[in-house]
Amino acid sequence: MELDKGLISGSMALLVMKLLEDQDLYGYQMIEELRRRSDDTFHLRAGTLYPLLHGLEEKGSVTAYEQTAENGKNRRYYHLTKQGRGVLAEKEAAWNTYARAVGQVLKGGACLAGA
Amino acid sequence: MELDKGLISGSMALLVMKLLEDQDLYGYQMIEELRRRSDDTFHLRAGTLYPLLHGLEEKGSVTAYEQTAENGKNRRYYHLTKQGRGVLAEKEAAWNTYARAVGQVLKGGACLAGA
DNA sequence: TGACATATATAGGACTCCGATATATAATGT
DNA sequence: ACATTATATATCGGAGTCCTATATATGTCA
Repeated sequence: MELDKGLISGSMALLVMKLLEDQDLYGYQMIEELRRRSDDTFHLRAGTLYPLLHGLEEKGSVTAYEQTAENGKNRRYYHLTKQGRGVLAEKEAAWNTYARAVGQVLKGGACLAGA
Repeated sequence: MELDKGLISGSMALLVMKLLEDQDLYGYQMIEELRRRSDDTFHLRAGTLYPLLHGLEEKGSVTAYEQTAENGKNRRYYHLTKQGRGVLAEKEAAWNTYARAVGQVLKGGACLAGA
């Protein structure tokens, strides 16, 4: 099945923030973690992720800090702020509303005359 | 709750085609019908719908025909073609896949170590 | 040494959707 | 009679989102 990328447009921020709910992660980690959690459905691209993270940082939803991993390499970790958690909660609620509404339309409302 | 329009980006074509599955409709009717079926969640704009319909027509997913209603007014009705029904089926399957995957991520995969 | 994975980043472009605007007719209000 | 609102179709410009392509640097494996 062809991947219709437009379908989930706008929900990348939601998904990324959700990943950061439990723990701080660096960019590359998020790409892999999202792929794993979605059973290989979401293939978040680096060219999408990094500008997205920079945007979230500007808005104050995440903060970034450099940290040296065990192997001595610098990784840029991202942390979900308290404000970011509020945004995440809103986005989750919005997603649920929309997903429910789409489901309702797809279920086939039929009976146009009922209006 | 603020309407995060980006969330359902790309699914407008799916929703509109779904409306045409049961019966031919004209543009304005689709706007109202979608609003009704989604319990007032989706407010499809005229500036979104008409270009979308023209695009679907170009691709051969719908055909259009003028028809005079009982009140003597000309309405531009749209009909979902056989090819369009195929596209609709694919889009529905894609939506279900993505909605399921988002749900899985939101459920909280946690356990990063499992990777 | 050359290919590939890890890791971060930007630029340019495609696509989707919205707001504004235009046009025309019908219904409704005052 | 005149104004407003609803019906109905249509286009344009712009904002936002995401992708591809590209750049850079390191590490690993053959």
